[in-house]
Amino acid sequence: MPELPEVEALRRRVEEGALNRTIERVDLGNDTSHIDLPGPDDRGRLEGTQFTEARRHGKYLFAGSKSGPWLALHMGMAGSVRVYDAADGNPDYARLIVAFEGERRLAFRDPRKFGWAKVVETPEDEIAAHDLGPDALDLDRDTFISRLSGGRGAVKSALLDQSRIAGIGNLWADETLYQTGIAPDVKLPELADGQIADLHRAAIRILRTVCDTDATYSELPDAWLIHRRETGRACSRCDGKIESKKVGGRTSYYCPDHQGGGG
DNA sequence: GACAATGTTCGCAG
DNA sequence: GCTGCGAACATTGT
Repeated sequence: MPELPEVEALRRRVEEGALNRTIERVDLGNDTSHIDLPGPDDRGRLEGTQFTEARRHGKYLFAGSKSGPWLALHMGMAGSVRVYDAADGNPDYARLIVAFEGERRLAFRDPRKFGWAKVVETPEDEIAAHDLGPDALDLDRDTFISRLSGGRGAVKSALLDQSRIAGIGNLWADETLYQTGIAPDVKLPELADGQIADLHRAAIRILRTVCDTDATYSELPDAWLIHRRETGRACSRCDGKIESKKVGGRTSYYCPDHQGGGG
């Protein structure tokens, strides 16, 4: 469940249960074919060290300490992290298992094998290697506007572009557009500065709200699009009905009645 | 069996 | 060289 708020929830799990414990071993889990995972040498580098910090940038998660090295994780489409005790047994689809001294374990799970794990020197190096823009939650209004401006494509594609802004994915891009009243396929040049400012306000509010629930969708307001991502459902903001279309290769749910400009 | 899935990356066309 | 698409990646669930 891996957009910014979902990864932030995972970061907190790591922070709460896996810091300041000496790493005894790092092992591969089950069925690790076709997944990019650290080799024996890199896994060995983590042994004897402790994670003293868990960081997140966009959808990327990092655990490590000032002196490094760091474990970098990307969840792909369905990855997650679990902190547990050895007696509980390893979770399903565990691909990499960090065993701390004592019983505590941290597993990187990835059922659909689109994620990866690697050992890196610093989070900054990895952020630069992927050409990530600033984290969405760190953006002030003017920076958001400048990073989202420029280009000719659809506004939704720009929101999803991790090199512009890191962290927004398909679900929360749709939610932001729905709550701002802008159709996903409106082209950037058609947007007024005021509309981009509206997107900023909505995106920050939405991402913070989802983070506050630890990405528990059932706790989010009933009126949100997240609860009605299905064609034909009633719009919560007007008399329209939800429709879907592909924008930027991704299925996009929106209300053609109150989201104007191209839907 | 067909299709879609919350993401990233690659190749190609413009 | 840059930008914008579409397809591909591997697997699960409906």
